[in-house]
Amino acid sequence: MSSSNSPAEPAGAVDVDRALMAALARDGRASYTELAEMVGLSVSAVHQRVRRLEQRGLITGYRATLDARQLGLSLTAFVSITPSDTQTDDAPSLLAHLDAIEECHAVAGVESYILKVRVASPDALEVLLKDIRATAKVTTRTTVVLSTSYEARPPI
Amino acid sequence: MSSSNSPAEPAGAVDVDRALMAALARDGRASYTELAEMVGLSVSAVHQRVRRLEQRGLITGYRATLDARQLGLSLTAFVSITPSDTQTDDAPSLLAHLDAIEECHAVAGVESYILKVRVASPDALEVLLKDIRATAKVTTRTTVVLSTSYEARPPI
DNA sequence: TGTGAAAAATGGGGCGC
DNA sequence: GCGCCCCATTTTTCACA
Repeated sequence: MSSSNSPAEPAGAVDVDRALMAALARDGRASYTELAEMVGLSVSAVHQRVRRLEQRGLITGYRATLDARQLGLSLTAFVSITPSDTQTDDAPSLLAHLDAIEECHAVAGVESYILKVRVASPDALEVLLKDIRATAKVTTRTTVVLSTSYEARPPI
Repeated sequence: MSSSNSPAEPAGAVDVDRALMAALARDGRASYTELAEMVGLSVSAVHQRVRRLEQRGLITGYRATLDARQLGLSLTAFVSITPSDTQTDDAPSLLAHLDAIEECHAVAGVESYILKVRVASPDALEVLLKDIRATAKVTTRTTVVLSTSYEARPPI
């Protein structure tokens, strides 16, 4: 009836934990008092549950989200890269030092990796792309983001 | 010498604010006491600065980050979409209700939008893609993520 | 696990400089 | 804009059920 991996747990436990995670994903500074009211448990019960979620690695951390545009990083792009030097295929580690790269995924398809990058200007993008190609021995295909409707919506 | 937009500010102010933002981007629950020690100011000075960063919209919020895999969402993909019905071009709002879509960007290039989606399985991806195509009247091109080297690195 | 209460730390606001 | 004091709130831990 349920897809829980812990059949011994009380019926609503999973739902309570999901509610806590969803609430914290939207407001990482919600107080235990608020969370307790939300789920109808005592403050210490909520505290225990959240600590357990952190220890089990379901909650991996807490982040302040910053406005990239106001930080002067108004240009976002996706860069797909393909190795040109067939010897080396460790682009992620070669590129890790570039702060402009926010994400790096290995992907299936004609290209090997997709990067999400954030820079100040087209000029800065050009410099970054040259740096990427030279550092990782890759060819690049870049898709510039014009506007973002939503970003970083919580998975639950 | 500096690219600050507030020429009247003391020399190091921008750097202090950047340090605070960087610290909070990495640990959104860092206490003002910790932050104060880090930047060498008093707790209340730090408190003022962080409040101002929030009010100015440089810090847009705080989020708990969740382990999508442990939540059963182990398949990530990028979906590029192209309108097939040339009348309607409001895919973002038509698709906003789909929780599996984590990001939605309008992009330059042969396609119109790029979505980042997160689902439980290939089956779920197939269902989602059919839903996207039917809802937004678009064609889709999907790139499946095999592994993620890094994700959500702070911009500073 | 959950509850309740008590101790420790932090948050939030005002005042002088 | 910074530093310090005060008090409400929150976090954290404990014994008990």
